[in-house]
Amino acid sequence: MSSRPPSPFRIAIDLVILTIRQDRLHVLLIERGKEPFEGRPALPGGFVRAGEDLRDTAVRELAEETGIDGGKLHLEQVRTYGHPDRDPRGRIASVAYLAIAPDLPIPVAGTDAATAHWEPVDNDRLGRGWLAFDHDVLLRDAIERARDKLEYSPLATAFCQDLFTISDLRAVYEAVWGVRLDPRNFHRKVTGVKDFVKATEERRFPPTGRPAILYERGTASLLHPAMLRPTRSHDRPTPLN
Amino acid sequence: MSSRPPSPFRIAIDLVILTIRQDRLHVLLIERGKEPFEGRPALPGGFVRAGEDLRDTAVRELAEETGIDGGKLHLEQVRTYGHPDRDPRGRIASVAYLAIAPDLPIPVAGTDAATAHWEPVDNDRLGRGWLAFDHDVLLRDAIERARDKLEYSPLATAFCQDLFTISDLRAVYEAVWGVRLDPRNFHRKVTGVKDFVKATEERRFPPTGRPAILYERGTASLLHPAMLRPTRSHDRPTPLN
DNA sequence: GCAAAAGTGTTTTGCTTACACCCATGA
DNA sequence: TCATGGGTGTAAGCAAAACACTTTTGC
Repeated sequence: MSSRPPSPFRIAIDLVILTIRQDRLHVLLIERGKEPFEGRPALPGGFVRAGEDLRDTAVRELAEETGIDGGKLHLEQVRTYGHPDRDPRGRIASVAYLAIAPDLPIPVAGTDAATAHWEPVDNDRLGRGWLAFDHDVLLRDAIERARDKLEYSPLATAFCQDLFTISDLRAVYEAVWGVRLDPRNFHRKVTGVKDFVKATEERRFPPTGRPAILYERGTASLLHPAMLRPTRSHDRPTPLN
Repeated sequence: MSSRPPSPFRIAIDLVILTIRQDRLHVLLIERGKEPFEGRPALPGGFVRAGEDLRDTAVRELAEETGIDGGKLHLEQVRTYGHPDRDPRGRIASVAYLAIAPDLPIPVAGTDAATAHWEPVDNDRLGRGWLAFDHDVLLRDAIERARDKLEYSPLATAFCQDLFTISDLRAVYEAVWGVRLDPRNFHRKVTGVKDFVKATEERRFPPTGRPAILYERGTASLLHPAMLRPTRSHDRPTPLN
């Protein structure tokens, strides 16, 4: 029946590693050291090897690029990009993975990653030939996934240290959504979601002001009720900046 | 730097084609005609050819298996499955696509598809070695995607003919979510969502009872407000049957 | 008129927003 | 005491759930 033969592929895993630094969303980029797109910023990634599961490749690349133990942080597949012309080196499909990291004192020094660095996500630059290959699209899709998941999953805590304040968590939502949220309503909302966060005995003392209770991650995998975004569409949320 | 070579792959597109028949969710399955898994039910699919985009493969397979013009119906990528042992024939990654079709008078006769048939989705059989390869997992993930998207997108209208009643639409939600919904609240909810459906001058006359207004698809790509599922988790929605 | 499906009105309840207000600390 | 960030109380608005009720057809 099927007349023409299957195309042989190589499969790359590309990583969208996000974190929050100075209250802004950042992505880990590398500068490409060789053609194609030499000198251009790109997402870190690499090819799937024989016998290796896709996720294992993602974990390995994460370790190579950032020194992070990928087993410990949030890592999820986003989608696959397979346009025949997307890579001039040949037929290469890329599976994008989204990784979320707290603002670690990262030894951003790996084997391949002499040039790895955190770059603030600039919504304007995004999507107009900023990154190599089709990585603009990969980045946009991954960020959109993160934005959605903040609503109904405890993903936001993956951006935080093991102990965090409600304000820390609010900074995550504000940075990823790019909106400003009412601290008082946010506080009550978060603490009202079943098993989202769990209070500890610890406190954090700000330079000035009342000390904040430190929380740890709760056991919920879905949030009830959800942390809905300030009305998407026709009502425009307060822009940040 | 990178020591070991990339693994060579073939990439298959597998289709989860869903429709509603007699108020139940059905999926299009084929019976495998050769090893591996000969005689077992499986999702229709095929390999990506040289120069072919992933989506183009999906559209081509859709036409071959069902005779449907894939350009016209809802088609979206779900995710990619690439475990090294998932296919005994070698290193094959599979990209799953979700297709939604109205209950067409389908000439389910294609080249490869002598054995294609609609099968009701049985939540119990799902996930316990029902389908060939890892297709149980593909099917489960695709259905979960469809369930989610009913909430915030007009996906449900893709299950309907060009003209449909609010009851038709409700039957879609009930079949996909597996719950029973209050017809009166559902009616007001749907007609209250901006640009979800648009009333026409047409009417449909049931065997008995008041005639129903026929609607067509609206222009909305996101629903405001969303059609939220009867409280997920701790509160259990009324099961169907 | 009766049965059956379509569609409307009304009440209660619960989440969200807006914002006034209190709390705990450093300087 | 003041400034500052943390946290609570409260009332208005909106949407959902429950359900009584009206409308429009075939027989």
